Amino acid sequence: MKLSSQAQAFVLHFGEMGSRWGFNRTVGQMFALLTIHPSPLNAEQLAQALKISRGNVSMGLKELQAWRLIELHHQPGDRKDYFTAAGSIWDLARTVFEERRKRELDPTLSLLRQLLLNEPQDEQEAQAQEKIQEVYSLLELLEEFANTLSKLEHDDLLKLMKLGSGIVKLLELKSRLTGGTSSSD
Amino acid sequence: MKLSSQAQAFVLHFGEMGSRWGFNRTVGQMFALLTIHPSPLNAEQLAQALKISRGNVSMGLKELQAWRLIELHHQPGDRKDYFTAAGSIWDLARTVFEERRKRELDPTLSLLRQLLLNEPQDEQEAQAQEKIQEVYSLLELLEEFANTLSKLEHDDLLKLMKLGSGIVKLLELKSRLTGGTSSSD
DNA sequence: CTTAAGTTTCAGAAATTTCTGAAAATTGTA
DNA sequence: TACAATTTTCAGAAATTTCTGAAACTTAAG
Repeated sequence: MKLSSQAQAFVLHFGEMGSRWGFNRTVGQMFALLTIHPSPLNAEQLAQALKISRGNVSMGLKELQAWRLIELHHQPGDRKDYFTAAGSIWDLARTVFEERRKRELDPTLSLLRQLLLNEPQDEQEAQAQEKIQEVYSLLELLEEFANTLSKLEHDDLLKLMKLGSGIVKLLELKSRLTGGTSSSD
Repeated sequence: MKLSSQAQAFVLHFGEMGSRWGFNRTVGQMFALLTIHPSPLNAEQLAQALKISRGNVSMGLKELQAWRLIELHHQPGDRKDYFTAAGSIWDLARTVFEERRKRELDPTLSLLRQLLLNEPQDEQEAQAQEKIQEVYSLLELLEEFANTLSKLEHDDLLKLMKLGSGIVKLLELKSRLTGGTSSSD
């Protein structure tokens, strides 16, 4: 388990960025290592390569499994658990996207829904309620859009992402064909 | 500065979620409060409403300014600085989206670009390089797509987000008109 | 220049998160 | 069943982040 300086830099960077992506340094490093390494690795190898404790590796693997980012393999005649990144880079990105949507959007939507059930007691509360409603509508729309993107076939997603400013033309085309000139959906 | 229990819950929740959105608890709370409160607030009022120190408020305001999420106002005959959330809820969401793209994507793109300049020295490095290239291509595409979305007019963005599964039909329509049946852009 | 109102800074305290390592639990094999 | 290999747990240590509050700084006005 010697890492090339390439791999080293890649792994360390994912450790640094980890916190911005929702996990801690060592979890980020473990994920990066499992992603660039061509073959499955066991806990011992991860601990050794990243110079962290065995216990920490165990907790990190648990978290990566909760994110559904890694999968377990077994080598014949070896009782150790071996892990690889789960699927292609695209699969991984999709999974991170979905997990983050869940963690960043859902709890807020759920709270706001709750708050909107209350009847406002005075003018001030009515105004606050209005703002809350605005935030709620926006987040709900975001959530639905994120869902739509998640469900797209790889090909379609790729096409969409490559459209660039072509998107505007396509949207115009659509309203011309289906919706008159001005009204929205 | 008495908060209704509505407002209270809203503010506290944004504090909790803050860390998932890239800022700390008190910054999240300050942002939430400036968002639901109908009029501009000064540092003293924020400190008092959130029960945090004056110094902490000052640092929080600095950070919210760095995110371009709040703006400064002055009341005639009052030397204090007053703040409000910058723009509509949609403006705010757009800004958060852009800032996060910058912070979460750009540093990684920049590092990977760097790594791809090196000539691989052996088979193992060549393989790693390939993986890095895959990650890079994906993130670059993501970045461009995020850029496209950022630049869309509010109306167009809304239309796009409301399309739902209509997106697939639109993409089909497009290939039928411009690109034969299978080829991508 | 002086003063008072207001803001920012920053060293250290407090809170929170992450990490270690030894002990406990689990698992496969004989 | 016993046992050895492996994984998991978790209490406390270490590291990191956040927060406080007093001092330093800035600014407007007399």
